[in-house]
Amino acid sequence: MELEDAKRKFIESWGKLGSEWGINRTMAQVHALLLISPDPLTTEEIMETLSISRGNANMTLRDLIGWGLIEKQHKPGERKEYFFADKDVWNIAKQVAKERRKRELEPVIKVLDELSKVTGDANDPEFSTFNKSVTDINKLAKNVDKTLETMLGAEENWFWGGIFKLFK
Amino acid sequence: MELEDAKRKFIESWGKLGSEWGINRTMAQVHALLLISPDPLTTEEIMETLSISRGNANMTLRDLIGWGLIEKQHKPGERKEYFFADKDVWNIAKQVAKERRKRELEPVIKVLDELSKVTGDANDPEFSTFNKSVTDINKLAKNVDKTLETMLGAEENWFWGGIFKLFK
DNA sequence: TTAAACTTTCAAAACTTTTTGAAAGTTTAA
DNA sequence: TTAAACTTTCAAAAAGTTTTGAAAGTTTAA
Repeated sequence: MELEDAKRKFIESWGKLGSEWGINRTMAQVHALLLISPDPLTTEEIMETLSISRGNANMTLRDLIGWGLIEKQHKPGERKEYFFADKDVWNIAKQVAKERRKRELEPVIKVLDELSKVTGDANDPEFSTFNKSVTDINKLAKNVDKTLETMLGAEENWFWGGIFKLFK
Repeated sequence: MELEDAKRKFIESWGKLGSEWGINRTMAQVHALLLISPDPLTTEEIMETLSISRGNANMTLRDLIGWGLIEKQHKPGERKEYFFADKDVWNIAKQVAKERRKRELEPVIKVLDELSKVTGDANDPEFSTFNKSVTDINKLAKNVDKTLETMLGAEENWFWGGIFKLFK
């Protein structure tokens, strides 16, 4: 396969994966493009390469900055803004996990805590089934939360190294 | 909060979480409803409770069965089909992880393997940046895959217990 | 068989999300 | 100041996804 085809395929696949994970396609594609660019790119170049509008490019770049996945760069003597992606895969994974934890897991735990407090007659199957499911899910969510916290705080090498071999 | 309100809130929150994670809202809501129902429900009851159409209920129930999250049950002497959800939170998590691994991770690894094979001039920054990102992501994806495989094959209690305390 | 009871399908409609692009806003250099 | 170079906004349009509901299909009991 030619390099140019391979790049196109990478951008396309990354976009598809993104949309399956609740990240919009364009955002994932712009990220992919910057990941494989040796040099920072301008809005203009991104619009051109991916055939997207100025408005879309601008919004997407802002979102990616919000996710902590890309940064702006200024070249001395130039007015234009350049964008580049952090290329460290471990940082990317950490950043995404951190954001999703904050945006999705935390609000869910808040609701579950509230629902866990609902009281009722332990002999009423309606209540006891509800209560068991809610408290179980709450425990799971909190366990996931703690686990993420630990992993995010830990240093990189445990992941690439063999920690997971421990429970083979 | 009243039990009935709490149930409604649970269904609504579960639906919202689902849609953030690429699972459609109705599917997550039907699942939530069955999770907190002490007894199996008919299509009719589900349609009624969630105010959804017959077609929608039918498709959604089929999808949930495909995900391995609910099952059909037949009551002796009755024509109707009843549906119930596995209430074991660990099973649910395992099932979802297993399906997403199959549906999303595996195809991505396939593409990455293909893209890793692309050859080029190591002195060309275009090539070497592409190659580094692709091979790094491929390594990450494979590491996640292996980790999931291990976790899915392992027994439940390591999760609730303290395995993760190991790398605090 | 038949017909009642139930389930499935699918094209069209409703809804949601994303994208566009022109206009407004901002910054900079002279 | 001014105007050129650039960025941001946002309402409307397009694209994508989900839902509806009526019609077709299936199963069962008699």
